[in-house]
Amino acid sequence: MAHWLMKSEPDVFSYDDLVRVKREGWDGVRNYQARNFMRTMRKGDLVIFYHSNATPPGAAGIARISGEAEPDPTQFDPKSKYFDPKSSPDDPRWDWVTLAPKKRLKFVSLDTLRTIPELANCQLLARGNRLSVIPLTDDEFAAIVDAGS
DNA sequence: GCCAACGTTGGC
DNA sequence: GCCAACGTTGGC
Repeated sequence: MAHWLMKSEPDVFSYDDLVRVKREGWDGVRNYQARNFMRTMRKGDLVIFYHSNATPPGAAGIARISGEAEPDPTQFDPKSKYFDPKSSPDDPRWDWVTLAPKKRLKFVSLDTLRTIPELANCQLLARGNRLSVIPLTDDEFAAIVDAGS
């Protein structure tokens, strides 16, 4: 089983929102590297749900992949902010995965994440990191869960 | 294929 | 609101 970290802006969609709706298609990913990671996700993979652009930013909970990659419908919707005129249903460019809540964490702020030795090489903490879907090693995942338990 | 311009992300 | 970092676009 693989582990991941996925970012969401809590003003738009928070971990509490995921708990409330129970399942959510992860729409709006428009970055090829992030898309390619999502395509390798398998049902049951666990995900650190990270709040970005927040005060403070940090890890809010654990989610589970409940649906594997399939075309993100928002790319075909001209009214969506994620509409991509260059994509077509015959040859979809963007995928989403479906997430379900697994377990809330005691919030682990970015400041705290930076102090965790296991995360020293984690892409999340790399300078200039902007990737919204990040693979985690088993150790990295476990260290974040420990910090939030 | 290069690279400048531009848009977006995300911490602060 | 600012700004550094980075991805994408488009002219050449």
